[in-house]
Amino acid sequence: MTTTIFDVAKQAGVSIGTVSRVINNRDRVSPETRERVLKAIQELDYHANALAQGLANQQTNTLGLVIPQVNDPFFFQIVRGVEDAASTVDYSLLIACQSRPASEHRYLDLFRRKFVDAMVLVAIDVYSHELEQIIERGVPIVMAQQDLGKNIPTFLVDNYRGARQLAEHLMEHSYQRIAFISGTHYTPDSRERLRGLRDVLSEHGLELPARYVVEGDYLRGSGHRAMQQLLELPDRPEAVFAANDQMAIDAIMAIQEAGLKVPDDIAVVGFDDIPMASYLSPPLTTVHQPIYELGWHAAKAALSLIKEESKDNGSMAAPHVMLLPTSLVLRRSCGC
Amino acid sequence: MTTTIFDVAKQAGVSIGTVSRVINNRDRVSPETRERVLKAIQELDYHANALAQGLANQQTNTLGLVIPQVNDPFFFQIVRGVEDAASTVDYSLLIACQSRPASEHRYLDLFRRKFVDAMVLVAIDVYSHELEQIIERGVPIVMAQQDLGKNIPTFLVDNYRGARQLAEHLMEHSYQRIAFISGTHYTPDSRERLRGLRDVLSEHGLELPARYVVEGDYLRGSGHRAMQQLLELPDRPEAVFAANDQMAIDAIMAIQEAGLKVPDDIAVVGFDDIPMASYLSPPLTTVHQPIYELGWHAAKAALSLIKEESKDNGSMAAPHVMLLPTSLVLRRSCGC
DNA sequence: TGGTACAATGTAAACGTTTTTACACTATCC
DNA sequence: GGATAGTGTAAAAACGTTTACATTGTACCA
Repeated sequence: MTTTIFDVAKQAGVSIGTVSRVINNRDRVSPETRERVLKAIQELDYHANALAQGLANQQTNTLGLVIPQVNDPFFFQIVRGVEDAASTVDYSLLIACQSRPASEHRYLDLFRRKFVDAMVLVAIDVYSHELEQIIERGVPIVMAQQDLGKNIPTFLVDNYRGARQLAEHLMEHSYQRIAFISGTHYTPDSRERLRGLRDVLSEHGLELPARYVVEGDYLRGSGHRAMQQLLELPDRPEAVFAANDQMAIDAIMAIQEAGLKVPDDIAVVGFDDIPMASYLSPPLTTVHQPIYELGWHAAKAALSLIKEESKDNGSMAAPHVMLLPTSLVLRRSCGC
Repeated sequence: MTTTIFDVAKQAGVSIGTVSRVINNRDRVSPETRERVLKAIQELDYHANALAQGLANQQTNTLGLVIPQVNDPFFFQIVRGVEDAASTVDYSLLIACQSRPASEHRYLDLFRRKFVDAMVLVAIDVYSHELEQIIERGVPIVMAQQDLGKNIPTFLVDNYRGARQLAEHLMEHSYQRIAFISGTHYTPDSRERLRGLRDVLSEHGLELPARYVVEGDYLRGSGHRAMQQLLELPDRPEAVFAANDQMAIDAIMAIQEAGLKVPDDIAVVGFDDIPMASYLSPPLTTVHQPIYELGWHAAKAALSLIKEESKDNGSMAAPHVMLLPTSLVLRRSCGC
């Protein structure tokens, strides 16, 4: 049996109410009593039962975090960011992996039953009825890495500006024929990156013909196939913008296998800045995504929404999509 | 106000005791009543409050997991393994990052206060008084990736056998002069890997002279320095075994910068099988660590200890250190 | 027909907090 | 010297479950 507030009260010769007041610095307690209670707490090595506190307070000081079950080192960074933010205000983290697609049911039920004070959902692509219920019940929700277009605070990496930065840099190298290896076509990330490239090109009076846009799937292998396709073109591109580093790496391999040189014959750039990028030969020019920061800010936002919620603030219009800035990482594969 | 067991009871026209019995399949309940209760639960969209359940049951169906704050993709794999294992028995995960060294206090207090049913500690290197208290209180603890030498179930990757496998393979290539780039010298991992190499060498009548063992620190950069040192030797090694992939990569770069070829002039092998390893030129031969499995088994063990605990089992001696097998990943850097 | 056995359900006491309410005691004022 | 205000503390009512125990109802048997 663990020691409870009753034990402390008995030891200090006061009532449990007083002990509680001392612990939470609530009402006035005389210095002598406070002293006695603190001494008892120390002697008995008392630690308040968080379950009971949660029950009484209707607040658990716990943040729910959902991450996709994908094996992507990115997500670990997000977890770190979220955890760091949470721990600054003594919040803890309840984590659920989205094991199968469409298993939202499982973690939403979990979070509801365990009464997390707020939730951070990473890369969730469905807006379920359950989610709506939870929002209505007043539990703050923040999304990251995926925009559902709902009225939910959402933190995203600014793919469009990131792509523009990179494209602008390619312009500085004066490349004319630039190709794009896309991710799966329906993903917003890939589309935004393509849009960034396209806009910059057209601002420079260049265009992006359809044969220069090849669809990949973000995964290993697809960049290789896409690049082979590009190499077969009569007017093969001078530079290739891959929608992620993985495919950029593939592309470089395909180019080198074809007996050509990167960046001398064809420049290649990627997106993500995965650890591997700096080790390639040539090292890959890419766009760094602020993943840790994404987690940090999403968590901070969720936590501040908890406070506002309990203050029952008037609902002033607040920004609902926040784009985090990327940064350009210049290495050698672009021709630098 | 969320719906409680009272609401369900009223709606179904029964007492809360009966509702609880239906939910938990406890005692006998007549089919008709059960039906009515289930209907009420569905109509009201009732979800039991896990805090209250935890308080009443003295059990939270929650597993505490501590991971180091290091930015290592490895740890995400462990988290996945643990989460998968936990979710098979409907356990959820409370995660704490070890933000600063010596912050055990924080997460142990957290887990104690939130009453996790068991804990998995990853790469924890101190055995604190608090930890001992928790163990005494009967909360099962399992460790992973670090052996404290205490009487605690511990899951490790079998560094010794992994190193031996790799060393045996180098023997097949008939290398005679083999060097070792160690990690920080006091880490058991590095020592075990060195021991594996040394043992295999001596079994083949070879020795490992002191000048062939250079200390690194596992981090980027140190392998480069170590390799330069080795290259300056009058009888430079034919093969280099780096204590991790990161340093192996460094070593390859140093060799190539010196105008030599891998594996023709010097073979290089690593340990870890990080994603990057397969992308190097030449692709790195290394030892794959079963990280996901490590998390999975550690969690399974912790969960089964919970059950035994509640059964109040007699304490029969059980294995306390479990070594998970590595696997050799042959690529080209070893000369294959 | 009265007693027993048993199945089905209701009741109330835990579980360990917080918080509201009430009360006792001082000090202060006319 | 009694009303008044201000402190410090105790007591009790939440919070939402589970579960041991009590109660009811029914069937069976002597």
